[in-house]
Amino acid sequence: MASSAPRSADVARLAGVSRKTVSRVLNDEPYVSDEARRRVLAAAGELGYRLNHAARALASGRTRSLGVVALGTAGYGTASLLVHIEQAVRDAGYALRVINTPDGDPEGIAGALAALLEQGVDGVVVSEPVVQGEVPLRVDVPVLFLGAPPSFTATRTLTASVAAHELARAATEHLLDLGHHTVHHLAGPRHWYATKDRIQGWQAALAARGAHEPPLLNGDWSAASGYAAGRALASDTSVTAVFAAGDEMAIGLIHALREAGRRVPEDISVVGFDGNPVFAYVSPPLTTVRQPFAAAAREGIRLLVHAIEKPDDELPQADEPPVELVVRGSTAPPPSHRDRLLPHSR
Amino acid sequence: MASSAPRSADVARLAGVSRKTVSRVLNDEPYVSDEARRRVLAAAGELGYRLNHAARALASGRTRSLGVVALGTAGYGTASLLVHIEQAVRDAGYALRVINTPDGDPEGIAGALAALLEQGVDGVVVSEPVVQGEVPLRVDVPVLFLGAPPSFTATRTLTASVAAHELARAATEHLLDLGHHTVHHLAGPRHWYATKDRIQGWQAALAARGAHEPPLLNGDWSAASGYAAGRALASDTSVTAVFAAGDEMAIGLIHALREAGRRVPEDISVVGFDGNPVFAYVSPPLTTVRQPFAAAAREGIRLLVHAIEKPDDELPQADEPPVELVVRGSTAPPPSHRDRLLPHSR
DNA sequence: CTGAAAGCGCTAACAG
DNA sequence: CTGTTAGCGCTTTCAG
Repeated sequence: MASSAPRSADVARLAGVSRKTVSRVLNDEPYVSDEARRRVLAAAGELGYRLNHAARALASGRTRSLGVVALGTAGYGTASLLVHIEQAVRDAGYALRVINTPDGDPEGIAGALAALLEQGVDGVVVSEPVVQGEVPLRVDVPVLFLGAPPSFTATRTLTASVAAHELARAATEHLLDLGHHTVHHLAGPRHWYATKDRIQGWQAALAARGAHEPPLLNGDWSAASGYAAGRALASDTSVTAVFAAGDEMAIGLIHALREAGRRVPEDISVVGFDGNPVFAYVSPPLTTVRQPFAAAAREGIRLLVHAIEKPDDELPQADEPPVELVVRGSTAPPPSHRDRLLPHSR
Repeated sequence: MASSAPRSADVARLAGVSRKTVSRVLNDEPYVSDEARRRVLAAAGELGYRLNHAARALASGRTRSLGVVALGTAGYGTASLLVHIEQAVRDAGYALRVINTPDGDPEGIAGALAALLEQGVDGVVVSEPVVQGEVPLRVDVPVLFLGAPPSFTATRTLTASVAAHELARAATEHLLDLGHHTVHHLAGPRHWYATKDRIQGWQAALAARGAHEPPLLNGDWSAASGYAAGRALASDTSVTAVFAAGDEMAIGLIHALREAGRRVPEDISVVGFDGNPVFAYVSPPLTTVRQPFAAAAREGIRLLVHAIEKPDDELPQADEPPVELVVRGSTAPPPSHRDRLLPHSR
């Protein structure tokens, strides 16, 4: 009949030590005899003692929690990122608080940050930042932006790369290497940093080869928006290659193109972005670039935890995440290029 | 130069009231004059006051946080559920703590629960429960199981339906209605409750029509596992209809079938499970059943919050989530059935 | 409707 | 290596 949850005083009594010694053991502090440590651990186990995080936070001023401002979509990209962030946070010995912000709400992320700060977190990661003006907000903990320049004034703002620029560039170059004269780009919503990065990577690849930069196509990450873009594009036979900023948009795009009678990859090549493994099993299997979600989350959290625990140290060097192009069946040389290899070509 | 964060005493001083009155205003308690309320709010705003949740939790014994034990996969189903849980939790005025448990770890969910309890939560939701023995664990807060019978001994264990049984049944009946003599089932990992529910719904539909129950096919939710099952199945021409327990498995299955020269839906019909909208844009567009993630999360959180805030009340009635079949292009009548309608048939 | 006093369970600082 | 003394910032009594 447990009357109520055991407290550190109960553990101390049973172990025959002071409360402070219990505290030391529980926090892995030095200067505790092995004997005392052993007795405390045994007593805690016996009582089923569970430390009260609220009391610890109040007394120490540190919560051992991290907050993440995420995106509230079930898309493969955002979901993957969240999963890997959670794992990295847990591995670092922190608890995780999550708040989603619906896309398109410019005030959203500021509000989410404020809520997280009030709930009590030692640091925050903004998972998929959108573009917005400087938000006036007193933020006294380090904030990590995954894949975007900082737009808040915080004690310490950090940024970890998600390699979007390099990946977009690799995707575009793959198409150029195949012989396409230029590559169209189906972009995401303009106010996302993820969109900007990909556009810039695409532009850089085009510029490096002296290729003409065609007008941008616009989507919203959904397959439906890719489909719409595809319908608009299908009649333009000069288009031979498209780099879509997301796998799902690529899938919608291909569907529209084929409905309109254009073959993929024979007439038009399409490359996606993200690396969702399911799209290896559609026709044609989607060529894409794999986002380094795990590496980005791990590196980012490492930076954040460092900034929290050793605020005066130099920040450690962040490893650049790997760039991985996954070539499958949705890309091929352009028709003109192929004709040259056939017998009936002039 | 803010020396340090303002406290409720600072607000009280500025508003010319006691700390208790500030507390009353912040907690929406009655018996505060409108005048006092207004002054407190103004003072809080002016100072940029942020309530300290740790102190509140320590003093009140309530954290206003809910914990969720989730699954750590980026699949559409689990990700959707998490997104909707987060929203429901936020709408209910609670903060959310998340811990993922890698699939297949039987101790995982017990450990996650213990960690959540230590971090401080007023209730827990176990999002995608797996089958396991009774876990001995002192859990003194209500626990909600989404789509599974309770397997922990908690003060109060709740269950909210995700309608998996009904959806599986609807998927199977759709195939039977089309004229298929029986329906094969590609199931998920056996230790998931989600797998069990779907199997039972499928069996119920078969039994109700007196259809023969073929042996189960096994997958692990991934498209790759669906592909493997499809290769094994392709040579058996007696198979005309398959209900897959997940959209991605269905996609892999269809891919293997087509590679082996079997047409979908002409030779074999396939229905998926989940309702990921992207699969409306593949060939053939996938017939599937839509899981009521939003409704299940909303109802479940409502139950959980009720159990926390009014522990002595009767639990409110849970609405049954809707059953939605999405018929697209991957299902059709079986070959035998179709022949009967053609001119050259006898 | 309002306030004063007394902790919630832990860690910080300091002294042994 | 160990213990003592004070709080952390809020909410809870219970009196006005």
